[in-house]
Amino acid sequence: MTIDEKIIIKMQETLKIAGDATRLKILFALLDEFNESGKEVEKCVNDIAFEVSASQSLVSHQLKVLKDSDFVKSKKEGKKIYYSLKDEHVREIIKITYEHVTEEE
Amino acid sequence: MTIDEKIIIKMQETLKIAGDATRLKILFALLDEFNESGKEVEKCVNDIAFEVSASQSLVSHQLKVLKDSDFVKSKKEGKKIYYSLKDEHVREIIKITYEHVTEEE
DNA sequence: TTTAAATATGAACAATCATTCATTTTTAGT
DNA sequence: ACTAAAAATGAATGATTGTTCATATTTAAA
Repeated sequence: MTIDEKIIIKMQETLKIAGDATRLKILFALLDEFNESGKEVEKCVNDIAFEVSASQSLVSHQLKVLKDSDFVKSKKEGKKIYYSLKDEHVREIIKITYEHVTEEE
Repeated sequence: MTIDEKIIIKMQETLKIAGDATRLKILFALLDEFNESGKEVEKCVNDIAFEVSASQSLVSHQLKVLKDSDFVKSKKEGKKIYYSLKDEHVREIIKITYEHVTEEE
């Protein structure tokens, strides 16, 4: 095999992070393609928690996971912390997986 | 959120399957983009096991997982069973994740 | 300097899952 | 029929991880 072990590990980490229902819901909540505007979506923890029907604690935990793995970034503003998607690859991975599971055959 | 829960679950399953180092190695072994020819790659269990440096049992277990989740298909020929990638989406998911982790910034 | 809002943190638990080992099934050759 | 090759199976185990609960931190307002 010509693929470096380190690349495999990185890919595995990335895909494993995305492979969780709670985290996917959070990512969808931040995904602009599924919102009216084409603008970047920024949401605070509580709003995300409400939107994905999960506890504040769980969402906070998972946002940390998503941030550590560069899926999202955060911006502090007063008491609130706004999260948004970090880069284009995240959108692509989600979009293609979405197509993968929604296309009938 | 406008996304159906069932789609989330399907996406989660797909991504979780891909998020494992052994399975990724197997998929890479079957990925034609990284071989000389542009032809479809078909390999039997033992050859895959040797190539990814894993036991026959482990590879067989994981090939079952990959087959159940429609990542690969198989073809029987005599004593051997040849595995290959199932569809284009698998290639795309792997390719984009590969780009994601190899692009420096 | 209390009080409340927003978020993060850490421990604990249950459940999932990757891997190994031993064994079994299937097929082909002798 | 016997033997060997190729692959699958199932039980067992150890490690990882998603979730909850209770608590801590940070910030702003009163």
